Amino acid sequence: MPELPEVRTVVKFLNTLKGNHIRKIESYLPKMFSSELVDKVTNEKINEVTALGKYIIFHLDNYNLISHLRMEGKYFYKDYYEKTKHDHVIFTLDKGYLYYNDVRKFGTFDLKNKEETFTTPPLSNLGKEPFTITVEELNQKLKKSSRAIKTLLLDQSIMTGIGNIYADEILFLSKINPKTRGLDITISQIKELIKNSIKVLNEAIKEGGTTIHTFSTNEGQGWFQLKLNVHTKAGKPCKICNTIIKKEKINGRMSYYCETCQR
DNA sequence: CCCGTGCCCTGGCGGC
DNA sequence: TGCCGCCAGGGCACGG
Repeated sequence: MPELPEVRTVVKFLNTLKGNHIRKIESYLPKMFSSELVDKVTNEKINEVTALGKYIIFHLDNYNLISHLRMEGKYFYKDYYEKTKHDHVIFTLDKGYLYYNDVRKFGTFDLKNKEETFTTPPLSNLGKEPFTITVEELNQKLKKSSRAIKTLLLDQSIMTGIGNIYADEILFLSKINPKTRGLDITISQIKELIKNSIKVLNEAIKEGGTTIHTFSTNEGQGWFQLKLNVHTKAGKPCKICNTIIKKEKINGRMSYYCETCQR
C-alpha cells in the first residue's frame, strides 16, 4: 500500500519520462479514467511530476493530472506495447508506453486546471507533510480530538503522507500507545511524533519504500520491510523489551504495537 | 462540527 | 484437492 515513501519512489521514476508528450490514451475503465480525461490529456506534455502526501501530480501543459494509487496502483514503463492483466490505462508516449496497473481498481484520477489544483479537493483537504508541519500546528489539531492517535495519524487532513504501516512504526519509536486520545498527547510527545515521522519516512524513502503486498516499480521492490519494528510482527518479541507484539483493530484499522514500550 | 460506518474491489488464505 | 466465504485497506459519502 503506497504511502509517502512509496509515492516518492514512483515519482522519481516517473520523472525520467518528463519531456514526453502523451500521444494516445487507452482507458479500459471509464469509471476511473473517463473519456473526458482521455480527450483533455491527449497531446499534453509531461513537464514535471511531483508528489504531495500520497498523491502524484503530473504537471502537463494546460492541466495537472492527479493520481492516487490507493492500495495497489502501479506504474510500469515499457518501450514496447504489451497489455497485461489489470492494466486499466495505457499512455502512448513519444517514446514507449506507460501502463497504469491496479488489481483492485481502487486508484483514482482527477484532472485540474493549474490554478485550482491545490485549492480544490482532493488536494485542498490535505494537511502538511511531516517535513513541514510545526509542533504548534499539530498540537492545535490533536488537542481538540478524543480520537485515538493511531486514527489521527492516518487522517490526511491533519498530516498527509502517513498510512497504516508507518503510523505503527512512528508510534513505536515515539513510545506512544496507539489508543491514546489526541487530547492526551503532550507537547513533548508531539515533538517526538514529528521527529520520528520524518525519520521513518526518510529511511523508507532511502530504501525505495516498503514491499509488503505487491508494491513495486520499474526499479523493483522496496526494502524497508526489513527494518520494520512492529508492523506485521504480531506474536514476535519486541526488539527492545521482548514483550510479544500485539495485533489489534483500532477504529477499523489493524494495528501492531508493544504494550510495554508504548504506554 | 465531529465522528463512526459502509462502500468500492479482488486475490489470497483459512476452514472444511 | 477444491470450493466457499471472508478479509484488507484509503478516502469519501452519508447519517447520527
